[in-house]
Amino acid sequence: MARVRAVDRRLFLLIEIAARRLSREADARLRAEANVSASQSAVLFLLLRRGERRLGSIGDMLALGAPAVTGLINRMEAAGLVIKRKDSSDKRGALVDLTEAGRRAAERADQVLRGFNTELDDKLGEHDAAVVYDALTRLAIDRDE
Amino acid sequence: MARVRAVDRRLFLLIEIAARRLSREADARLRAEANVSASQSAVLFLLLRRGERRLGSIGDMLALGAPAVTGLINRMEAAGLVIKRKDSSDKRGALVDLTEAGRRAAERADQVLRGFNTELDDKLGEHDAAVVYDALTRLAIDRDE
DNA sequence: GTAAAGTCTTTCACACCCGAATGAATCGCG
DNA sequence: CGCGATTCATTCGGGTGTGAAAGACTTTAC
Repeated sequence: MARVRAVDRRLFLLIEIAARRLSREADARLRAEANVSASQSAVLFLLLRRGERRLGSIGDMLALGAPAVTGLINRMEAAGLVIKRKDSSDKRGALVDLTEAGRRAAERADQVLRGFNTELDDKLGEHDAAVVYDALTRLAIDRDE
Repeated sequence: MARVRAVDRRLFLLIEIAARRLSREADARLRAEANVSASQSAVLFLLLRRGERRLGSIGDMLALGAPAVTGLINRMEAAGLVIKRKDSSDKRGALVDLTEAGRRAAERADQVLRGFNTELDDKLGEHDAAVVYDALTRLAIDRDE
């Protein structure tokens, strides 16, 4: 059912395929056990650890464009996970923070993803997991930071 | 503008972010220089190297669900890149093959992605690139193959 | 002080992906 | 042979992403 090598030896295409498979699996678990999507969980973790933030800041950290963040946050607000309020010091912007329900969902999602990532680490082994983590970080970082 | 480490040390989230950044860059180059999307180019390469295939086979190789393949192929057919014909030996299925325009687009896209992947390999170094390639292959392969 | 430039978010139109349900054709077992 | 299970593709509804353009606000520069 899965022949990854079949396509091509090109790293970029492989990353796409791997990301798609992992996302599908993670998303299914997160929806079943924490009632949130994979994209939503990334936002929840960010807010849980760093506190309320502007929409643009969320986009920077997750590598999402502004329209993607707007939509994602709107759906999360409708689901009661976050609240959005005007930034009184800069009326262009809006600040997003967790609701109490959002905090609980973040903690459930954290359990789920912690388990999932442990499985991935086990599958790769300590050395490879470290190399992959470091390599993807280098690839993901903007050249002009 | 890019703080990858900021989010979390979880491998899954990092792969998502890296894939998003790389996709955006690759897609922009492919659209500019070969007039195809990144998703379309994956199909073009597959057909170029392996010849005509069923829709389901394309989905298996690229880790796409059936509805995704239907939509992708329909858009590619409308763009004149592929043709779809009924499989005479099994009338449930359809076979997809490149048109002449599709073959030319595949070759242009190959040039673009070859350059892009070379950049990625250079950024990672030979050893890390090999480890990442192998590790992602293991992650992407189904457990029950 | 005000005009121009820049920043932040939203809206728009669209590509792309999913799970679930559906329809069509084939397979396989009795 | 025949009918139930399976397989292949599509449709449906909806989440998630993009670039381009617009609107609101702030900053900068004169």
